[in-house]
Amino acid sequence: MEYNFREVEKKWQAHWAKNKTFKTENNSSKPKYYVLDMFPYPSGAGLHVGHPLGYIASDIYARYKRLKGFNVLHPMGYDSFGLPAEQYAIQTGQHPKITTENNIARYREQLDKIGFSFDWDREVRTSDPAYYKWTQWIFIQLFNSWYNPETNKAESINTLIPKLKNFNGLSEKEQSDLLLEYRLAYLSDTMVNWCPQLGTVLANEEVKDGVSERGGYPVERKLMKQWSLRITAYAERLLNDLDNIDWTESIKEAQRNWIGKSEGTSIRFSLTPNPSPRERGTEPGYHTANKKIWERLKENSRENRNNQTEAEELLWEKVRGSKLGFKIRRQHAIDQFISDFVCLERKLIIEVDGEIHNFQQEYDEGRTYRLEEIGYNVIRFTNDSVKNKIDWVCSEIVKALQAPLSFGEGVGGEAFIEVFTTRPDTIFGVSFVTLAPEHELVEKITTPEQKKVVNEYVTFAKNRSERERQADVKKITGVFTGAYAVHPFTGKQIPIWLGDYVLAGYGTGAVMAVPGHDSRDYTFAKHFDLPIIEVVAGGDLSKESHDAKEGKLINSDFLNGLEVKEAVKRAIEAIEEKNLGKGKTNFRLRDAIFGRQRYWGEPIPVYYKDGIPKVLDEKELPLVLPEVDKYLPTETGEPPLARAASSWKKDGKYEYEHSTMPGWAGSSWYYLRYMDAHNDNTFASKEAVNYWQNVDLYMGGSEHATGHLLYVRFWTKFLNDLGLVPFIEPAKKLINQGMIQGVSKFVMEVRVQATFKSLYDQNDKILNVIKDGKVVLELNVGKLDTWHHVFCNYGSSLTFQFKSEGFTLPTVFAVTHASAQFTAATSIESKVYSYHTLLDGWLRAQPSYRPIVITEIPFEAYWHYENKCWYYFNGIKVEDELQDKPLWVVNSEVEKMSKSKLNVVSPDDNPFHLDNREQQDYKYYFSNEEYKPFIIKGILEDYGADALRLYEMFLGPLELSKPWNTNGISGVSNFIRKLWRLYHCADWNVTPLLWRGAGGEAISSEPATKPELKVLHKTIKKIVGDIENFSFNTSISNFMICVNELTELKCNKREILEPLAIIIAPYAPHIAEELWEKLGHKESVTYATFPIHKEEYLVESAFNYPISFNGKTRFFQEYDLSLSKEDIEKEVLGLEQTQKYLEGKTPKKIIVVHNKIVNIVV
RNA sequence: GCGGAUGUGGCGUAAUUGGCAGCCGCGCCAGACUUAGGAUCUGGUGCCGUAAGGCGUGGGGGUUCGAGUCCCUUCAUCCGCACCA
Repeated sequence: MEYNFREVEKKWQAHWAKNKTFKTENNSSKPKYYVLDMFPYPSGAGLHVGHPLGYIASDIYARYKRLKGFNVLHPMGYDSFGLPAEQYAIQTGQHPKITTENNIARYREQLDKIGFSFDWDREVRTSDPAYYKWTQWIFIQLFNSWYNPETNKAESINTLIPKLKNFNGLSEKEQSDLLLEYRLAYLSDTMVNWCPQLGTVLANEEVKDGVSERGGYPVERKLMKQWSLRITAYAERLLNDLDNIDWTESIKEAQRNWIGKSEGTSIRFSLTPNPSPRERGTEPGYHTANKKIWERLKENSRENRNNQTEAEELLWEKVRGSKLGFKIRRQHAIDQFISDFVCLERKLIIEVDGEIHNFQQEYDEGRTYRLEEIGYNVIRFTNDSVKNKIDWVCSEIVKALQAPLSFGEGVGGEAFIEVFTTRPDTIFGVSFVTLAPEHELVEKITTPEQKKVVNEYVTFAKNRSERERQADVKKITGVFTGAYAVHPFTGKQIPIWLGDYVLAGYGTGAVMAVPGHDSRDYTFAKHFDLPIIEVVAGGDLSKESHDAKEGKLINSDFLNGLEVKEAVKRAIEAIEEKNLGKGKTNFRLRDAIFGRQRYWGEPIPVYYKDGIPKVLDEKELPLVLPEVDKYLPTETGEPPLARAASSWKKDGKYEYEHSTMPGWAGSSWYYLRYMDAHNDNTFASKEAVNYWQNVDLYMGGSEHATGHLLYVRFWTKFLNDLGLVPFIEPAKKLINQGMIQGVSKFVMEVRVQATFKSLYDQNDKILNVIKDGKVVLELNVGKLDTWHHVFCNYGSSLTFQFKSEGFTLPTVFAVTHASAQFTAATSIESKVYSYHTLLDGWLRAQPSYRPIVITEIPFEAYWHYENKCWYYFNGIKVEDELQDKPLWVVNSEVEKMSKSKLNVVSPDDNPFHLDNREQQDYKYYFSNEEYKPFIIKGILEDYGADALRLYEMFLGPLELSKPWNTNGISGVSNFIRKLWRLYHCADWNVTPLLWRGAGGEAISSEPATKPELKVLHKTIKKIVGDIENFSFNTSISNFMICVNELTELKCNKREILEPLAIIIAPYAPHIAEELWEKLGHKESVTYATFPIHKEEYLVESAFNYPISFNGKTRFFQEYDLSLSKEDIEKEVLGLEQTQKYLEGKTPKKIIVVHNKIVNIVV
């Protein structure tokens, strides 16, 4: 009787569910072990074969630990808030809750089919009010806490208030605003990543290359009032504690990168008063006229001075010289105009208008605009005012003189620019300072002359999207502000520039530019022709900057001759001595924005009273998500929660917060809830938390490195600070399972191909075929009828170019198109995938279907001239009439499995339902054939859950990503059958062919033989080693070896088969359970005890030594292990074969390694 | 650019401390059987060579009696971060 996996698996799955076989004990004297899987988000697409990889591995481990006598917590739950369900709700109006529940039901059904040993009594869902009550509660704790830098932990906000000066003197609003600056959950105006298409803000890690990770919509920077969590307070601890956890290096490194600690120095650069033009070595300051028309202006000016109006004379007497405290000139030429009175120092122009000016108001406006543009303030008085109210006019002038300049005020004096640098040693190499365009000092320091260009540049930089900015990193833009800073050591003046290579969000938004030793400063300096000073020897600055942190300092005053390391130290000392700045640490990590303008998330437990945000009382939790009529933002752009009934108000009066929490809120603490899933009084009881402690093994994908895995660490540390959990890290060990990738097939329409026709014999001419910029093929154009393969992916471009120069195309070829491009079937990518689905589904539904058919259709090629075309399809050259119809080629690529890529392989049967549009397409593509829904067979139906489990593990190392292919699954399937036979073959003498008929009592109670025991114990030893190292792939091969060897030995002894069933149970639980029952046990194999291997069965008395000469193995010789090295050496030398390989020479040296090898050096 | 990882047969992969390179499986080849299958069983299968033998762990170099493994260098692929001062 062959093994019927369908019956057996169904039987045991039902049994386990009914008997709650995998219940976790609450109070146990057993040691505990906590195995956690990444919180899944059940999507409508269901489970694909990539999902269970990690679950299978952790399930094997959990089952193994149970057999080893541990009380194992191995729970499962769902991250059930999320965007896809909401988007579906927007489209259909169906409540996201219903979608979510349907998805969960399907997900659960699929999980159950794979035979996981989860304790379903502890299932949690983030969208369950009983769960999110505590998510909200934790938020309230965050709101009520601040980070005390002295104790270096979070504390109640009440401990902060006494430290704040004059707190009680502030109004309630002021108090609230002040405290928000300290709270760990706070409301502030923040630059957010706003995604208009999704209608929500996104976290930094949800944005990839300037577009949203989900959907790929553009994202812009926007200032918004938002809830944030002060994760930056924990930056240092999040970084340091990484050293003490057993996580993969790649995850830890990703987190270190993301936190981005850099140690350096802040340095203040004071600003010069704008140097006088003479100091600058340019024109005198009072030469403010437009030089081109200066001669004419000079004439006019002199004439005007001699023809002063009465009013002008009167005013001149009051203001001449420095009577009002500032020097005032009259009839002075500025730009192309002559102004009546001007104070150059204060950039003030005073005009006295007679009647005539009424007629030229428009002209005056233009003139004023121009003068203001170059930084002047223009005030006007009428002749009447001057004559009648001269005192008032003078006081107005004084007021204007004393007012701060519209631009350029603040120059010198107290103002300074603070920069952050990690290379204080290069301070003498500073030749300019660059500010981010958004820097707050820009307005203040820009000189009037530069005002215009600076304004333009700032606007340009602001409107440039983040994406453009990232895309043209190469493009160097910047502008001079006209202002100068003072070098803190040399006292020299160094220009201040703006450049968008400086990021406003990092450090101080200002850098001291050291073009000699920083590549970014270098390109900037080269581009704008700024001086480059070499201060660290060892580079060639004519070509590139010398960024390396090694070499001796030169041109650096007191740092000269020091090595970089020394110089850094010395420079920091000097900077601190002069009180110019101090050592400082910067982090790249930003606070986590916590609000989302979506419906399907946890409501933030906050209400507003007189504009002051207040958190709810614990008694009022949970704040349940209200019903809304539509899941869209309101017309005024308010989040969907604003659509809630007007009664949805705190005490019927106060508005609740309308944002909801982001997806990661609920998943940041779910591992704690599993410990005590039904507790209504606290998020998890003290006893439970103390018993279970943190997760022993966390299995999850590396894609969460900078998101979930950082937040969950942050929340754990926070809860630890509050004394709510006794550990500082959520998981001791973390393993990243690799990704099972999908093979996406692309259907491309070959629209245009290069069309060649050789007019002459051109055997000597070589045509280069260039794919994506690289020459992939050189074709001899005289032999174009010889086929050459050019594999081409979707999106690739092919061009053809002649290798020899001076070769003109038309003379040799009739060329209709000089280049060929392979384009997608339509311009819409999804359509391409959709066609692929059709084709794939159709092929799979064919009786003769083999997976290989689809994956191995290569792009082959197509060319045509005159009325014919040729192409290769499955290696066969096809000649055809040239048609209007497009030619389709199928190409495949390995990428992440995802619904959007339609490359999902489901573990169970997966019916394909096409929408109406797709059904029409189906008709078109398959010659009007009526559409029949087709079912794609899943592995589970074809081979069973045990085979799926074994195969996914057998595929390779757990952490490696690999494309899904089913080519090898028959191997594990055969293995399962062989295993079954081992327990069922009554008569080993029957030929294998007659085997199926054999039955009866196959298991013998005779004592096992020595070789049988050896096989068993060798296997136990290896399996234990493999499991402990999470090397599941090798353990499967060890099982195969074991079964092969026992079959060879015709072993049917209970003494062997019973332990074997136990050790294989974690991997293939269904068949193990069945075999266990066959062995006469009533209770599940889950409660058996894992056997311990006995070394005594493995001891060998002899070893077959490889005898090698100069490291090359020549032959083998068995020696007793009791033989000493000297004895073996003697024996080996006495061998006939040894003499043969020595060829009469005397061995120089003989190395004998006990139980390993003999090496003879000749 | 910086950081991390990986390169081994036709394919997925294996190799305790540096000690027989290629375990296990797929595929392939040959044979057996007939129920003609999505079988099963037996044998073979790194490459070159009839063989003896030689060559082989991305390339080059080094340490060593001995290197897939250690060191240096270089190339390729994948992932993460990225004008982060």
